[in-house]
Amino acid sequence: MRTYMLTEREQDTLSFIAGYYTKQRKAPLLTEIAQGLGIQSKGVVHRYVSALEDKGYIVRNPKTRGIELVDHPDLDILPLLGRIAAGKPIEVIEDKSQINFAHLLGGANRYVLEIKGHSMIEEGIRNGDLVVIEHASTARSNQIVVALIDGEDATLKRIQFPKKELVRLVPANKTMQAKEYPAHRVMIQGVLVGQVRMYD
Amino acid sequence: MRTYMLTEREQDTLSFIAGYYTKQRKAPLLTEIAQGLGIQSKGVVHRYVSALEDKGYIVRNPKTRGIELVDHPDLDILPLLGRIAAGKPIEVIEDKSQINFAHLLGGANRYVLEIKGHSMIEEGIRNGDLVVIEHASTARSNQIVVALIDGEDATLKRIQFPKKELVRLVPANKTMQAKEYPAHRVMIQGVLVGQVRMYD
DNA sequence: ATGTAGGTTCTCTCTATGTTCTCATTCAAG
DNA sequence: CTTGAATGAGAACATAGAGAGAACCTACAT
Repeated sequence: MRTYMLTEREQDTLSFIAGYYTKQRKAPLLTEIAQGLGIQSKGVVHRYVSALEDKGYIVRNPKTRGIELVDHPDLDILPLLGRIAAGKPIEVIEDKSQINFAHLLGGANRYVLEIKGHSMIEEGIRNGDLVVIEHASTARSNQIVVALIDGEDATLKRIQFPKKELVRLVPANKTMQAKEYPAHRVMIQGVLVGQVRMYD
Repeated sequence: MRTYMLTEREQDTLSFIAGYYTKQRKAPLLTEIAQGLGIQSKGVVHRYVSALEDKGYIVRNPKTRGIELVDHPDLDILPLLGRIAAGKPIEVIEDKSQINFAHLLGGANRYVLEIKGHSMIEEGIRNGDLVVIEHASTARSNQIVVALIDGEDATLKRIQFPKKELVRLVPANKTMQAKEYPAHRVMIQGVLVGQVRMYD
């Protein structure tokens, strides 16, 4: 069904092109792709590039460095280029890592909640952020969980177990207090596994 | 009447394929299925896979990794259940939205950087977070950008244009100072469009 | 006009993977 | 006991994926 499926080496080729493009600000030559992928023959690379064009991931102009990336619904991998720190050059990561966020965050027992309010602000979780929750009824101490208190109030807090049969829920906001409850009043609904924020 | 009942091993095979899909985001090889089920012969696996196809649980392309689950529940998509706020029940969102983070964050001219350090801590961007950058050479005031100063130091900062030909880069950390530069010394490399954090 | 760089089009090859068989073993139903 | 279904091993074959490299085309600089 999905004719847009890429073979392994086609994927590699696409990743290399994307990485090269973001780093060098221009499209690579066939021979550069070949070198990047460890292929000797530019004819082989040409075949991959043609396949990517057929499948709609790139378009080509009939000239050197004529490859252009196209937004494609199945283009879901991003190159992980490096690490960035204040005042230092970007530290380039050697192995051509790729990131697929759907893969990273997805899963059968997970769902997404949108954060309202500022109770976790000091954890870097802000109003409007999306958090990925994995269904769970138990948690380890210091995990951040969705907890239901007395079957009514759901809240996202860091959880601790100071004593047997006692649960402490800790917000990450100086203006708010941690609260403790008998264990039977607190039901864990899920555990925080990821967080996503979009910027305009 | 054709039976859609699965034998035990057919069931095992289907489970393995589904599980493999969830984890690897691609179809398994026959030999991988064989290994997963403790079977020596890929011919046997082929028989199970063919049975699953006959019974309508999968379809196959005549290619390697050509198995596709029929009920194609795109595993990349997570349900957006609602909003959560401190001390209030989860506010259920009516139009049960679905989120595909790869599509939300992906794009042809984007790449990922890993954050080192704490210069954006007050924006909720922390050490170890992944940020998605869209390639750009200009930015609007107050956007967060990857900026290169004097062609050397790359840094992630909020950008402002206090005066013509003047650029101010503002960290989000009280212990650090905003700095101003003549516009020609600052090259914008990209604009922050997303941020992702993983929790254990 | 000639050389060079880069892109295009071929054919040939090798291997991993998928397909199609036959045969063997076990077990439950009749 | 016989039968048939479910399961497994493995041989033999077919084909897709992948790579090498030759030959050719085109643009362009000298």
